[in-house]
Amino acid sequence: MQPGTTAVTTHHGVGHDPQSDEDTPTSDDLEHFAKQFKQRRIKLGFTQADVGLALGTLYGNVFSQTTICRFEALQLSFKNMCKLKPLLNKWLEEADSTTGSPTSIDKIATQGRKRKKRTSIEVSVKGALESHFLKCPKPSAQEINSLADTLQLEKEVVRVWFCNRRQKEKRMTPPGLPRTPEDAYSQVGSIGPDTPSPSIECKRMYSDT
DNA sequence: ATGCATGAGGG
DNA sequence: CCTCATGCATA
Repeated sequence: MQPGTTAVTTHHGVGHDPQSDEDTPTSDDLEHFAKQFKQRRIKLGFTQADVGLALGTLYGNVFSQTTICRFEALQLSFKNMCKLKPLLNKWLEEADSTTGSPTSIDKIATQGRKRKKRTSIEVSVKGALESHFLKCPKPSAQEINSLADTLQLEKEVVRVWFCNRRQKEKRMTPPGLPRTPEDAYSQVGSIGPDTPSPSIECKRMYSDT
C-alpha cells in the first residue's frame, strides 16, 4: 500500500481524525473509504446484499444490494455518500470485531403495488435520447411529447429517462470515467470542466461478483 | 452492475 | 413538473 502522504487536513488547534464521523468528508475521503470498505467486505466474506440487510437489523435502515453496490462504486450523489458512510463504517467495525457471530435474520413486508415492467429501450433510441440530452437536458413537457412521438415511446418513459439521466450527471463519478482499480497514475493530461474526450472506452471488469 | 421505476418532498 | 434517495428486475 502507499503510505498515504495526503494528510492535507488544516490542523489548527485541537487534534482531530480526518476519518471522524462528525464532519463532512471530502470526496477523497469517500473514495478511499469506499475502496477500503469493499475490500474488507469481501475479505470478511459478505456480499453487498448481506451488508444491506445487516444495516437493517443493526440500525433499522435496510438497504438493497443496489445501494451498497453504488456506494462502493461512488455512483451516488455526494450528499448521499456522506449520509451512508457512517452507517457502513459502523457495520465494518461490527463485522470485523464480531469474529464469526451469526447474524440475525429480519424481513420486511413487501408492498402490494404493481410495478411497471421495465421498459427496454433500443440502443438506437438511447442514442437519440442522448443526443437530445446534450442539446437540452431539461426538455419541456411539449418537447417530451414530441420526442416520445418520434421515438414511439410513452412520454412517461421519456420523461423518466431524462430524470434518470440528470441524476447520472450528478453522481460523484461521471459516466464514462475509466475507473480502473489497478490504475494508479493514468492521466490524459489536462481535462477541462467538461468532457472533451470524443471517444470513450467501455471496459468490462469482472473482479468480483 | 445497471436500467428503468417509484415515491416523498418542494414549488 | 422537478429533484433526490432508493430498489426491483434484468443484462
